[in-house]
Amino acid sequence: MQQIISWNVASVRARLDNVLKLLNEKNPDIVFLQEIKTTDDTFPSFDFLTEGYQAVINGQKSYNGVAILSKKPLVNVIDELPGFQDGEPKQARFIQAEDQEGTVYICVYVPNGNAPEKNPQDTSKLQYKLEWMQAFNAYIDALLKQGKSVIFGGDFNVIERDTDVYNPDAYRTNALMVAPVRQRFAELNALPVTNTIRHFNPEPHTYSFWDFQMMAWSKNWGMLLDALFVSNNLMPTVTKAGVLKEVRGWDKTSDHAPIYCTLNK
DNA sequence: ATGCCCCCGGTTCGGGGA
Repeated sequence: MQQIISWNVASVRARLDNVLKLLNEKNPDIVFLQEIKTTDDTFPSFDFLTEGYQAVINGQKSYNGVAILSKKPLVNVIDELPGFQDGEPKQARFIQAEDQEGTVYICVYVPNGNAPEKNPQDTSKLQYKLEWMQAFNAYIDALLKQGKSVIFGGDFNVIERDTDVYNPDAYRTNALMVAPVRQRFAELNALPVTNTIRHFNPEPHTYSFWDFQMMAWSKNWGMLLDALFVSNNLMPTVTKAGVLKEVRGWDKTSDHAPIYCTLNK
């Protein structure tokens, strides 16, 4: 039995107590963290070691940042998306590691892509998102063609279907939902991989994010933005997957709920 | 149409999130 959890924590230091509580309650083997919002040297590695988890980190000051926690040893860490020409400063949105059996784990924080509020004409962020997604798809495709077993997940910042959001008409022009973004995500899904969250939770209005604003949580104004994929060779071993919705109700928690999948291997 | 809320860095506000 192996359980993998993915969580956009919106600052790992501000949510440390909640992350530790999640580890204690769910006892996952692997945890993908996004938006840790801290550099490697200020990441609370010791707190996780005390709980029995090693951490591999791709940190960044203030923004972005991803990490993988693991009970078993991880090797061959890659901390940038291969084939993607990043700007300056580099944005920490990708981390990969392998276990000793050669299974590849990838944790991602896909760019949001929305223009800054003060300059709504600026489409450079959307362009960056599209290029990032294209490079990611090409990289996953290459790994699969090498015959790798791959488990990858995180915050994809895509509203894949209208039924993945409380009010789709309010988001038609949003970078979470515009056609080219959905197209890139469709291309990822067309590879021999399965989004276990979708597979085991096909019912509409399954959400993983509720905005801090607008009292979104209490009104269930949510979105499904997070996903956990496995390469199809692993699918026969996956027994369940879903959203740990109750965590969104915890005190001082993230605006995302964790998602999980369980493998019988 | 805008802001709500929340974090970070650095200072009492701006940037970023989605």
